[in-house]
Amino acid sequence: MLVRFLCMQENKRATLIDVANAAGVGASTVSRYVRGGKSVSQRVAKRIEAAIAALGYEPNTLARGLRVGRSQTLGVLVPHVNNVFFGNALRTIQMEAQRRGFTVMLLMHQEDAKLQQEQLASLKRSRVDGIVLVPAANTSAQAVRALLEGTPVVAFDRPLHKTIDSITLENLNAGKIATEHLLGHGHRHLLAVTGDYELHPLEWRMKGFQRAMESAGKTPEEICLRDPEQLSQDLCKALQRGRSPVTAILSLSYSVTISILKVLHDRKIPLRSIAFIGIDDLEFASLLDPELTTITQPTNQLAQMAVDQLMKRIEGSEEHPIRVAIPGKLTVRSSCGCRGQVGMSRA
Amino acid sequence: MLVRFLCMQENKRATLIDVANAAGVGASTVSRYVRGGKSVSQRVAKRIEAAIAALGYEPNTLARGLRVGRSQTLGVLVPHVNNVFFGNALRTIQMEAQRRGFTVMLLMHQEDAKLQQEQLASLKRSRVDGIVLVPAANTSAQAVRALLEGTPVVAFDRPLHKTIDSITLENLNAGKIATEHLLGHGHRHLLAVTGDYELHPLEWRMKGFQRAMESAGKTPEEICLRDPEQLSQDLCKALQRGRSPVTAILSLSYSVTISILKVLHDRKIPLRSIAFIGIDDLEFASLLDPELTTITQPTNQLAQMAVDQLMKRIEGSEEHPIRVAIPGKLTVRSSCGCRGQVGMSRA
DNA sequence: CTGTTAGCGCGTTCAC
DNA sequence: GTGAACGCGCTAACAG
Repeated sequence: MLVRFLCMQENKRATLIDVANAAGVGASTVSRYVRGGKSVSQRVAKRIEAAIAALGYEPNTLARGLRVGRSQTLGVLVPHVNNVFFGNALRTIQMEAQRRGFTVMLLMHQEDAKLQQEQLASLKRSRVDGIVLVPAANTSAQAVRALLEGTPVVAFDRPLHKTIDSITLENLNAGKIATEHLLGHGHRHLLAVTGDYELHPLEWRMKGFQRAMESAGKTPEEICLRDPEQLSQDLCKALQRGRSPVTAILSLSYSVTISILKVLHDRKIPLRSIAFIGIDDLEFASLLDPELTTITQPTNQLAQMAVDQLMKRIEGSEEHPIRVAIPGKLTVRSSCGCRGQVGMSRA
Repeated sequence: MLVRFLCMQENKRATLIDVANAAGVGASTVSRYVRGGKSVSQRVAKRIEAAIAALGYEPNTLARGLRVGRSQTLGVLVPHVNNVFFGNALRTIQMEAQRRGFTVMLLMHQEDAKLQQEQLASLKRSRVDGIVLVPAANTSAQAVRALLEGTPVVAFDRPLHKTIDSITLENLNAGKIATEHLLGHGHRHLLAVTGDYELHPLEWRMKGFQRAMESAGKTPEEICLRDPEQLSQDLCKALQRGRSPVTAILSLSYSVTISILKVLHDRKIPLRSIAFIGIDDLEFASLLDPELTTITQPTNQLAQMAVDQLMKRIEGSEEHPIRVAIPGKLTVRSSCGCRGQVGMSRA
């Protein structure tokens, strides 16, 4: 009662000084105690503890941040959170950050480079200590570097620039192993479908496809998802042409897979009639018939490494920029043809 | 060059005072200018603008927050971001917040009430101006209220307490219209499947199911998803029993739907053999065969209202707590039996 | 319209 | 082991 009266007259939040007064000690003593139970006598500790509880004191992170020049906050800027990969990555990033005493400020740029710049500026104003960035399509690495001068950044999922740490999937390899797997099933005419945006991962996955095809002495075919209608036509043409139609499809990303499935569904082309592998896992991959074979990203590992590396930079490590690429895992289900006679009727 | 020398000796970030000096004006003038182009002469404005550009000045929101007692930050605490609903809601919340000059601090509690308390405390320490909370299962409303004393909160998706604003789906109604639709197709034995957690929305959706069934003079049957194995057995028993088996299923949530689909798939029970409606939309609802009929939430509207209401509270509105519930929309596809003879062979 | 100054809540010297 | 005082960058009062 008394303490409440002493400092809460205006119903304002209790401050460190309120606690100090209530406990009958100096401010810095409370400060030391709050930050880590070091160098405080037992008796005083008890009194401080009591005062904190009585006042409902919560340290003011803003004030601390201003004082020490560190907000203990990480900025996370992603295109969106509407797929398993980003969703899970976000979860891991947030938890890893929290484990280290950091909170996460989340922004999305919707694949829009201009909006991305604004979001980055916003993060700078918030004085985040570091940023996990999934660069938008058509990002100018130079513009980002200029804006972020002085703030540690790690590029996630998509590399950005030689001077910036990046943590990504081994994209070329992903394209390669998927293609090789399909080739292993005896298919001769494979089609790779890529997305609308010019994204580094898509390009390298495509390169993996091309190399694997060339190594096997086959001609790589590819189409690009511009609008759904176009995709629908292109796809049908490839699948239903008279001479040596395509019998196996490699989808280069999550959203492309969704689009392809939609086309097949709309056109009533049974998934069973072709071999299919998608890069990026889907939540419902094993709910389809046949179950979808995918290349799964080691999402948690990627996210963890991103946070790790970012922390190193925040601590001030001046080492050379790193460029980590982790291999994806071929998750074999049925759509590739491994179970049943998927797509082999015409192979 | 000169300005750089004047204030950037130590390569530290430019401050408002640096800008003031460089522009040859007072600090408060810069402050006024930065905050909104009010009351500054043209000449001075130009000089300030130049100085800001030359120094790469970015206002320090921590300092501003400390000074004005407002961080311009919203806390968002959700169970996770792994479904369309929360993902989309998050997007809208972030954009709406941004539109009003707020940034979003994102935390997840994984449906764990204890973790939730820690996260809330963390948000308080960050001095967020308001919180959008999706309360975890088994949340003690009292504990939350005690902790959040003084911080505006709006409960999202799940109500929390009479004294706290809530924005939710009209859950009872959702259960009712789904059930009535199924009944309208002539089904007599319906089964509602609910989730593991004791969640307000699930309970009311179930109530809607029960009432609709009773109004129709039918006996409601229900099972609860505890572990997948149990669900698998219960489901099969209901679907395959000799006397009057269940011919239509109502799933009460996103995760329940996923589980049911998995069971059906594993047991090779064709989705086509039963009528099905799921509350909550799925990204791949129209990729399944037959396409899934669902009750879709007006996600964006809900999110928008949540932010709106939160802003009102932040502005200081002392009005009575509101309890908004928006009706869901029955999105008719095929699995309910509206196209083709889904599930009616045994109805 | 503009400049000066006090202090938001905290951490960090430095004396004691 | 402890307390007093200064300043982090900014805004809100004032005075001019």
